[in-house]
Order: sequence, then structure tokens, then C-alpha cells
Amino acid sequence: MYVGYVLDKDSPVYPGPARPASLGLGPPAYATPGPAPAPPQYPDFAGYTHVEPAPAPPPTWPAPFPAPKDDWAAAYGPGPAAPAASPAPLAFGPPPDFSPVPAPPGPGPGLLAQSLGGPGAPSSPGAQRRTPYEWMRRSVASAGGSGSGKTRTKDKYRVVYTDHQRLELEKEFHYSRYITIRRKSELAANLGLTERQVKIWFQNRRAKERKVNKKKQQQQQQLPPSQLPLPLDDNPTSSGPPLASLCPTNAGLLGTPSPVPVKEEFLP
DNA sequence: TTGTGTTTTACGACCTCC
DNA sequence: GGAGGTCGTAAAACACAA
Repeated sequence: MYVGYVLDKDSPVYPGPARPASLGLGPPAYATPGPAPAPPQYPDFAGYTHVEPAPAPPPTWPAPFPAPKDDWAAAYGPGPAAPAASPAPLAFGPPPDFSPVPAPPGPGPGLLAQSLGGPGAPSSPGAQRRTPYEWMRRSVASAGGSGSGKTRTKDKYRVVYTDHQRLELEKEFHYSRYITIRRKSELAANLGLTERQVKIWFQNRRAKERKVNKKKQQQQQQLPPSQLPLPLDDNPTSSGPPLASLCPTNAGLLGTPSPVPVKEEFLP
């Protein structure tokens, strides 16, 4: 909301939104049936496609997380999932100007599930973090047992999102750093999170990005010019810090122009 | 195994905008 | 006033060295 204000305020960090919030451009729509989208829009994800993990039944993976924060009323007792978890009313499909990209050759939409062991599948317990996707390597096991029985006031309570949830959130974040209300609703429904959780995740993710960016800037200021790394984002139209520095974990995928066209009216 | 540092969720305070 | 933004912070979860 009020992306303009935020962007103005943060212009050095976000020189240009990849997708204005008001545009309503959904990244690969979760609700979109049909041919699997996905060019390697996020090559760094090793071929992950931004597709719904399981097209039909909404979040059916065993929720390793306790009751959503949104429903603290429910947290004090067994309660249903968040209202947002029902994808039924999400009737909106892809915007008319959104063109899903063809699926890469290979297994297709099942890639994500294959790579991660399926939605909600816990990552291998012994998995090391030394992977290209460090943020994906967290074990889910701990989230399952520690969540129940805790309340906001008694025990500090925090769930650990599944690899799948984080993957999808990260993909959405790489698509746009500011999620639209519609996408938030879709994501929440498809990931079994509440809209509030999605919102807060994006807030925290932006904060992390700013932190990393700030750190990099400080490091660069300490380096002599001859040792400054070449910017990964060689887009001449962009100003400010290189995009790659905004997300170091996926800097590689930012080196190539986004396949998602930005509407002309939103270009500077 | 344990101590320590880092990362990840989640919240409150405060702000802007409509 | 409500929604969502940043900022700062707490605490759980986690990685890793000793």
C-alpha cells in the first residue's frame, strides 16, 4: 500500500519497482490451471518453477506449524486455519497482460515438489546448510513440536516456515518486493499461512535486504575503487545500488533481465 | 556437549496516506 | 480510523567452533 510513498522514501534502495503494487500483475498465478508456466524465471532456484505445488486441493501438506498468529483466538485453543486459507473465493486468474512463460523441458511442474520432497515435506534432517539456497535448508522438524501449547503471552512463540513456504515467498519477493493485496491473499491461501504472516514476512524480508545492502555499501566504502566488485546489475536504466546486492543469496538470477515485462506506463 | 554468533518469526511504536 | 510501511527489538531456531 502506498508504494509510491514507500519507494520515494526508500528510493536509494529500491530504484525501481519490478512491479508496481497497483498493477496487479500476478507472478505465475497460483490459481492458474493449464500449462505449466515457468521459464527459469529464477534460475538460481535450480529450475524451480513458480507454479502451484499441488494444483488442486489447497494446502494439504501436514502443517508443521501451529495455529497461525493471525488467529490468536484460535491459538488459545484448537481453532481452524485462517480464513485466508480458503482459496475458493480467489477467483481471480492471471491478469490479462500477464503471460506465463513456457515451461522448461523436463519434469515440469513437479520440479518443486521433487526438489523439496513435496509441499511441506521436511528437509532432510542431516542436511548441511552449505547449499546455494541456504535459507531453504532449515529443518522443519523443530517447528512441529514446539509450537503447540504456547501462547503469545506465556512463551515467546515462533514457527519455522517450511522450505516450500519460504521458497514460494522468496520467489514472490524476487518478483516484487512489495506484494499486492491480491497476491498476498493468494500466497496465504496456497501456503497455509495467514495474510498477516505473509505481510510480516515481506516486511522482514525487506528489512533483511536493507541490512545486507547497507552492509555491502559499508564494505564497498572501505575498499579502494580498484577493488570494488563489478555491479551485477548492468541495467543502464537503473540507478542506485545494484539489484544483486539487494539479495545476495540470489544475486545470480538478477544478472539477467527479468522475463516479466514492466508495463510502459510504470517505467520512469 | 556447550557456548556463542547469526538468522528467522513476530510484535509494538510510530509514520503516511486515503 | 484502518491499512500497511519502516525501525527496533525479543526470542526461538539454527550453525558452528571450541
